[in-house]
Amino acid sequence: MPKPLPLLEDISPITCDPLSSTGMVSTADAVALAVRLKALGDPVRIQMVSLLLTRPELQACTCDLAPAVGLSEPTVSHHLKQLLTAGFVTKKRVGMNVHYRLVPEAVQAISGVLDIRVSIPAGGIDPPA
Amino acid sequence: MPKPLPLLEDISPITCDPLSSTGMVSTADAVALAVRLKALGDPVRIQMVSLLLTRPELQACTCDLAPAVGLSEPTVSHHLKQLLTAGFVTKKRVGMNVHYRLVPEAVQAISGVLDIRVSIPAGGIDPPA
DNA sequence: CACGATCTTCGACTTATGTCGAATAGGTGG
DNA sequence: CCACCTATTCGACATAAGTCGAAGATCGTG
Repeated sequence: MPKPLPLLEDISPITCDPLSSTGMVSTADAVALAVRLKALGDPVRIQMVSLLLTRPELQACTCDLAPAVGLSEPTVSHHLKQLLTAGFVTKKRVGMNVHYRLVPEAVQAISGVLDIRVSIPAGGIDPPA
Repeated sequence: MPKPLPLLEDISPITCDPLSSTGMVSTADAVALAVRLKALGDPVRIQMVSLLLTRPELQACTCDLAPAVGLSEPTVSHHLKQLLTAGFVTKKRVGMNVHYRLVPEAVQAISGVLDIRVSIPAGGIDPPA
């Protein structure tokens, strides 16, 4: 039985320490990070994030994204919801359209957590000598 | 029908440009990145990576990891294989044990790709004024 | 060689996920 | 108000994924 990943209660950019610093990560932090990584762990969603990054205002509507990724609008809406509930985009109605806007800080925060800078323990671990 | 993510043919740390630089990411790069993010998108695997980071040699065997994450050894083996096929760990037999060793460059590479530094387009996008 | 320890593979099971078409909701404009 | 456009929700479906116990593979030791 797969461990069901919970919905994030806190949608803001993740704020836990880099993986390498705190020794062992807490279970809560592991879940918080995993949920976000899983949300990004799909080619379609990566492409959507990438596309949003090309926009000057970092935003686009569903009807723009659907043809760009070659999928139906319901499917795109589904993916956008994944990104939304993981805190990577925000949504805003503008007339008939819904503008999804990237939250670059959320992506940047993931980069920060994954920015492990291995502390070479007096002798090095990389040189196997 | 879910798009089946392919097995990575190239296990080395990802080498594509940061998401923000190249305009739109290619489909191949999107897949390569998504596969790796998906491999990290599980609390158990995050904890295992975290645990490996606490080890001076960045390595541990299955029998160490299983009790640490509170799962059966087959399950831990399954997760290790996920990390292995995504290039985040290497395996090596040492007597009766199998040492899984973290590949920190692989994690660091993900951090680099996700390190988006939004180019403020002459007027700023963050201040909504 | 036979036994014990470690690890992986193999089913099996349950739940999650990606995808679509059809139906519904929300908004604009004649 | 009605037609139209956009977006989401709803079923439905096929496949992927996490978990375990049992069985098999690999190695070291007596």
